[in-house]
Amino acid sequence: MTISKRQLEERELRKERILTGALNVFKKKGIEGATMDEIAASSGFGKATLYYYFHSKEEVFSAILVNGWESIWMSLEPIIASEKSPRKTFISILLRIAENARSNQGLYSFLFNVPKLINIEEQPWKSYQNRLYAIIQGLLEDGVMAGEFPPLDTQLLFKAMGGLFMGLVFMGDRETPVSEKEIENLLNQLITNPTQK
Amino acid sequence: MTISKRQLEERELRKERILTGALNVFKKKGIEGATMDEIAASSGFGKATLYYYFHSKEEVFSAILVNGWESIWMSLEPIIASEKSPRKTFISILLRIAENARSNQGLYSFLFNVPKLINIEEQPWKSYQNRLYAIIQGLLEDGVMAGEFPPLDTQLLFKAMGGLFMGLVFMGDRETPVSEKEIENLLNQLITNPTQK
DNA sequence: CTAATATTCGACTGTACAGTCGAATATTAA
DNA sequence: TTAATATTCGACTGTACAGTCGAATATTAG
Repeated sequence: MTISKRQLEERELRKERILTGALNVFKKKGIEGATMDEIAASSGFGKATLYYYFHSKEEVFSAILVNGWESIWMSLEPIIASEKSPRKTFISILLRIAENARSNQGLYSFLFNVPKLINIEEQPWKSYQNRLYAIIQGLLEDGVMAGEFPPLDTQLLFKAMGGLFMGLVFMGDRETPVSEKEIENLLNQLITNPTQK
Repeated sequence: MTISKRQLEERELRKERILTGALNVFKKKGIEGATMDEIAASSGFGKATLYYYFHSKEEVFSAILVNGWESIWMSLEPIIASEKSPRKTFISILLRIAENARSNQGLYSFLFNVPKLINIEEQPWKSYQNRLYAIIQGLLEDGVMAGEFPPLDTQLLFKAMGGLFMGLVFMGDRETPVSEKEIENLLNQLITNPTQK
């Protein structure tokens, strides 16, 4: 009378189904505009069933983010582990995120834009985000020290690069997404390597 | 029995009062989180009075944006009119916006972040925004042509600069706002003038 | 003063929506 | 098979909130 492995897996699958439906509704209506009834319809379950799998709308929402950040993290880990120069690692990270973002537009713009919309403290996904930001900050610091980036305040550089990247990847028309090649060019043009001058 | 000038002015003042109150609530609670009851309380009127001056919450909201964009526009017009080089004009515009933003944090982050939160077509303030964006885009084009900016796709450059700027001015802790000096430095470092090389 | 008009308001109404309930069905273990 | 457990659901409940109503008060013009 224990729960079989298959049962657990199917449960996870159903959860995924709900999350996918939810993400679609969030994309279309925004977070506040999305209703549990719609999410239910969009994922093919009755509303009460959603509450069988998740305690609240908040939890659905949070699960999307945790999943998303976990997957970002997994895709970045090898890049971070490979001990290249700060500059190369930095650019690789941005490119990888951009690549992910392009193949999964909805999820990624959700992941990166949500912090502005929500401000409930201590979300579990926050720690992933912080870890990523800390690493990037660290790369910038090391890079400036090694003379691979222009000698600027890294806090500033971080904000600037963060904004720039968001702008490139998430701003404007979805029809003409920015290619990795373009991002790479731009970064190399803008963040000129001082030692190469 | 006509409406006296003073009466009209006082009406405007009361509208301002309401708008200020509303902005404070929006800042604290976000747009969706703000209620008309709170806005009423925060501006010192009864709720029904708000509806004497504005038709809907939407209209209050919209009035803030129109006011805001009008004031941005007025502060930028002289800069645009003074026929300096594209590069100088571009940087002056950014600096002016940053300056405004710092002296009126709440309003400006509202102005620039709202487009992400709302998507009702044909808002009157949209035309201001578009005009500004068109001008910046034009400056970038002229600047690239004149060799004052690195030779990059201006669409890209626009997105990148837009994002970068947003990042600098609006991201992160409010305690340590970025100074104009810093922004200027950064822009000059990053968007290296090719002809100066 | 009086009457017209402008302003103010709290109480009320209607609606949208998160979350619950209790019952129905499906699945599993014995 | 039976009984326990897992899953599903639409109808219902409670609440929060935008917007309205009608009456009260204040201001102005004559």
